Amino acid sequence: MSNTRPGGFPDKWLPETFEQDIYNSWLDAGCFRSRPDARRPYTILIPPPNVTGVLHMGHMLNNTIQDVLIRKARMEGYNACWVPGTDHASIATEARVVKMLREKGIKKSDLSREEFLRHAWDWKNKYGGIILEQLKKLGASCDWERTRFTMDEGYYRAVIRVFVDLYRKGYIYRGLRMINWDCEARTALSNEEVIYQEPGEEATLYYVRYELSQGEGYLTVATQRPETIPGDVAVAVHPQDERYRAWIGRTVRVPLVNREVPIIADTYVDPAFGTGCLKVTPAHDINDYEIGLRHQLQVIDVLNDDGTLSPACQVPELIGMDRFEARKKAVEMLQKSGLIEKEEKVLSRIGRSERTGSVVEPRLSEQWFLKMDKLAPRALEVVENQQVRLFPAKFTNTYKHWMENVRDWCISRQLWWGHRIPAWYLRHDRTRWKVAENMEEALELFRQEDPSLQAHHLEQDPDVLDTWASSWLWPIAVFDGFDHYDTTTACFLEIPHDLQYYYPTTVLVTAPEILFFWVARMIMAGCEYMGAPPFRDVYLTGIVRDKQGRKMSKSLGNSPEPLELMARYGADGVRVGMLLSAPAGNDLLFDEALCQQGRNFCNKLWNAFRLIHGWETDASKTQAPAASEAVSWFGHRLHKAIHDLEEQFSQYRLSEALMTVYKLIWDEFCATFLEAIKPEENHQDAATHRAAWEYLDIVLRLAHPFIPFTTEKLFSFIPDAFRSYSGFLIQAPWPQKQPYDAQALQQFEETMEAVAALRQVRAEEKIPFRQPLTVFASQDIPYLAVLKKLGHVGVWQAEKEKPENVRPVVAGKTKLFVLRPGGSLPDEVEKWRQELQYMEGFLEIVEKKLANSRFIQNAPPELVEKERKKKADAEARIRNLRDLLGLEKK
RNA sequence: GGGAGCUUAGCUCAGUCGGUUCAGAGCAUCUGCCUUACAAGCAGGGGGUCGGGGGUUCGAAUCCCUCAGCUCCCA
Repeated sequence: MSNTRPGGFPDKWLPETFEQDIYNSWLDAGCFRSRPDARRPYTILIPPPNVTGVLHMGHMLNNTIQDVLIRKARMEGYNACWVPGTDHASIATEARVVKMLREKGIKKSDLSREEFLRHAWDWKNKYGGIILEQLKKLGASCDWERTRFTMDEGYYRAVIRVFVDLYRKGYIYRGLRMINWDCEARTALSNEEVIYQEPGEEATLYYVRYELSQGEGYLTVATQRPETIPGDVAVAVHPQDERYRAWIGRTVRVPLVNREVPIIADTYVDPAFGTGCLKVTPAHDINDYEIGLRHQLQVIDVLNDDGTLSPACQVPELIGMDRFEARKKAVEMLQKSGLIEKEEKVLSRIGRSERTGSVVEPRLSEQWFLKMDKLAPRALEVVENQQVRLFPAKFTNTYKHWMENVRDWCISRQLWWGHRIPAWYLRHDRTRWKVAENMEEALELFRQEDPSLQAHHLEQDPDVLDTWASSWLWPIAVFDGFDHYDTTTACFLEIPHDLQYYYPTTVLVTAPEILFFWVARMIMAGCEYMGAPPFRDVYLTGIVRDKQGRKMSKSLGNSPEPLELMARYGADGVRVGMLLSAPAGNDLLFDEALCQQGRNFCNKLWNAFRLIHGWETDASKTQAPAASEAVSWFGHRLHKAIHDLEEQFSQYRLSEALMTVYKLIWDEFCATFLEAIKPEENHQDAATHRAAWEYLDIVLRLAHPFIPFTTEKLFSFIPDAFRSYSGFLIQAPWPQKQPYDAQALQQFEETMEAVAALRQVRAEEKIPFRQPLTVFASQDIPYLAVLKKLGHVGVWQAEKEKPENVRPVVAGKTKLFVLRPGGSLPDEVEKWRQELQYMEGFLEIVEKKLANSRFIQNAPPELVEKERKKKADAEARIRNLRDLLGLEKK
C-alpha cells in the first residue's frame, strides 16, 4: 500500500524509511566536513569511546548532546567541526583479546609480544569501528574524515615524544610505590580501576598467637590474611593501649617462620579492632607499608606477580601455591601448632579488579610516575579564573578539591597493548636506562658513556603507558600537533594549520566521572604544550540510570539495546527521549516512555506538516480575521521562542531548550496557530498559506538540532516558493532573533484563558462539540476573532441588558456570559467565593506592602511599579467576581 | 574519618538578584470526545504547608542555624 499522496508526501511518519537515506545524502554532500576557512570555528572533540565498546545509553546521551550543539553551531554559520575517534583502552582491550585467544585455545604466555599484538590489531581492525558505525545511526554529524585512534601511527609517535619530553623536563621519574596489583591480568591498577562490593564481602578473621621470644606469654593478632604471615616484620599496638603498654619494645616470634620481630607502638592501630594488635606486613598493605617507613622496618615480599607465594616466604609447603590455597594451608599449619585461637566471620571491604574481578593485591612495585606539582596548579588556575567554565558550575568545587590534593600519576601499566614506554635498559644492569624516542637514539645516549655498547645490549621497558597518558593529548594530537615538536629544545618547530585554527576547542561534553582522569589532565597537557587550556567550556552530563536509579550496565542487564530502541522509536524519537530528562550534571533516570514521547513529538510535527501540505491555495479568498490575528500573534510567539532558545543554549540548558521547541510546536503552532487558521474547506487563502509555510520553515530550523532526520525530510517537501534556503536544512541558517511584542503575547494569553474557560463551560454544561455557543460580553477583547473561532462561538453579542438564562464565565480580567441550553443551577458560586476571598487577601497584602514606607524606600522602583500594577489587576478581578456574585444573589 | 552536594506535585525536574499574577513544566492520572493533520490524537480537570524545626527580613522555596533522610567524591 502506498504511503504517499499526490505531491509525493508520505502520509505517515516512518523514520526507518528515510533515516539512512538522509544520512547518506548528508555524507555525500560533505555536510559534516570541516576545513579551516575565514569563518569562526566551533569545535567539539568526541570523548573517544573505548575501542572494545559497543554503543550504550551513556554514549547515546553524550553524543546526542554533542550533535545538538554542533548542528546548531553549523546553522549559526560557524565552521563546525566535530572530530570523532576511539581510544585503545589498554586494559579492557587486552583483556578482551586474551579472552578471545583463550577461547581459541591460545595462551597469552605462549605468544611473543609481537604475535600477541598482531592478534590485538586484527581484533581492533575487525571490531574497533563498530561503535562509530552505531553513532551514525544516531545521526552524529562528525567529520568522519578526521577519525582518529589513540594508537594510530602519528598519535603513537606523539605520545612517545611527549614522554621523552616530560622525562627530559624532569617531570617523569621511576619509583617504588605501593600499587594495586591485578594478579590475573598481572598489571598495576589505578585506584579507579578497583571496585568494592557493597556492603562488603564475607571474610574470615583468624585470631593467631604470636609467642614471646623471651619468656612466657603471647600476643593475639587478628588477621584476614594468614598467608602473608611470613611477610610480617613487626606487631604493632596503639601507644595508649593499657593492655599492651608493657609489651612495647619486646619481641615475638612470627608463626610459620619463627622470625623474631619487635612489638612497636603506632597510632595507626585501632585498639577496638580485633585484639588491638596488628601484624605489620609492609609488602602487602598500604598502611603497613607506611608504618614500616615510620619505623624503618624491612620489607619482605612473599608473593609472585601471579599471586602465588614466592620463595621469600621461606615456608617450603607454601612456595608456588596460589594465595588462596596458601591461606588454607597456612591456617591448617597454624591449627596443627595450636596457634589459632578462634575464627570469626566478618564483612570486609575487598577490592577487586574492575576488569578481571580478581582480588586486588597491594604490592610494592617499580613504576613510572609523572609529577603533578607543576602541572596541577596551572590546571587549577584556569578553572578558577573561568578560562575554562564547567557546566554545571557545582563541579568546580570538586575539581578544586581534587587538584589541591593531587598525587603523582602512576603512568605505567604491565600490559602489551598500548604505547610502550620508550626507556631502554642495559641487559646486564637494569639500574641504568635511557629514555629516547627510539632505540637508536637510546643507544647513542649510552654510547656517550660507553662507546662499546651495541644494540643487542639494550632492552626496552616492557610496560606500556596508562591509557589516559595518551588520551590527555587528544585535543592536540588529533590535529597532529606533535608532528613538529622538538624534544631537545622543547619547542614546536611548526604548529599545524588545523591546530592553530581549531585550538582551543569550544566545548567538551563528557561524564563527571572522568573529570579528573581525563578532563583535568587534558587541561594540564594543554597548558603545558599550548599555553592555553584545550576547551572553553566543559559540559558534564549525568549518568544514565534505570528507573530504579541503578547505573546501567551489561552485567545487570538493565540497559536497553540502543539500536533496538532506535528501530522502535526512530533515532529522533530516542534523541528526544534522552534529552527530555537530562539537565546538565543530573543523572538521567531512563525510561522508555521518554522515547515514546519523542516519537509522538516527531509524529505530531509530521502531521502538522501534512495539514499545511494538504491545503490548496485559493488566490481569490480573503484572509479570515482569525487567521490574520493568529498570523500576527504567532510571529511574536516565534521570536520569543528564538530569544528563549538563545539564552538556554548559552547556558547549555539543552533539555529546557528542547522543551521550548516542544511546546512551541505542540501547544502554540499546532494546538493554537493551526487551529486558528484552519479553513472550513480545504482551501486556504494565499496570505495565510504563505505565512504557515514560512513559520513552518522556521520551526523546522529550530527543531533540527534535536530531531535532524525528521526535520530534514520535511524540509525537502516545503515548496520552493516558500523555502528560506535551497540546500539541506542541516546547512540552513539559524533563524535571526527579532524583537517581539510582549504585550501582544500577554493579551493573546489572556484571550486563550477565556477560550479555555468557554471550553470548560461547554464540558460542564454538556454542550456538544459541534454546537456553537452564544456569548454575551460587555468589554472589548483582544484577538476576538481567535476567541470566537477556538471557542466555537456562533453568536457574539455586546451585552446590552442582563441576559436571561446565562452562565457567567470569568477568566482573569475577562467576563463573559454563555447562553445555557438547560436551566441547571450553576455550581461555581462557591469557587468564585473562594477566589474572591483569595483575591481580597492578596490585595490586602499588596496594599499593605505599598503602604509600608520601608518597602517603598528599600525596594527597587520597578518592583514598586509592579506592585501597583498587581493592585490594579487584582481590583479589576475583584470587581468582576463581586459582580458575578451579586448577580447570583439576585 | 575528610570533602562536596541533594530533599519542590504520583514520577523526572525548573525556579536567576529574597519581591505571593512563581508555587511552575513535562510525563503520569482522572473526565469527556474516533471534531475530515495526528487515538503516536483532541478538549478539560484534580494534585504540592517547597524534608522537620528555629532565626534574619517589611517580605523566605530562595539567606543563616539546627535536626532528619539520601547521593557522590577522597582516604
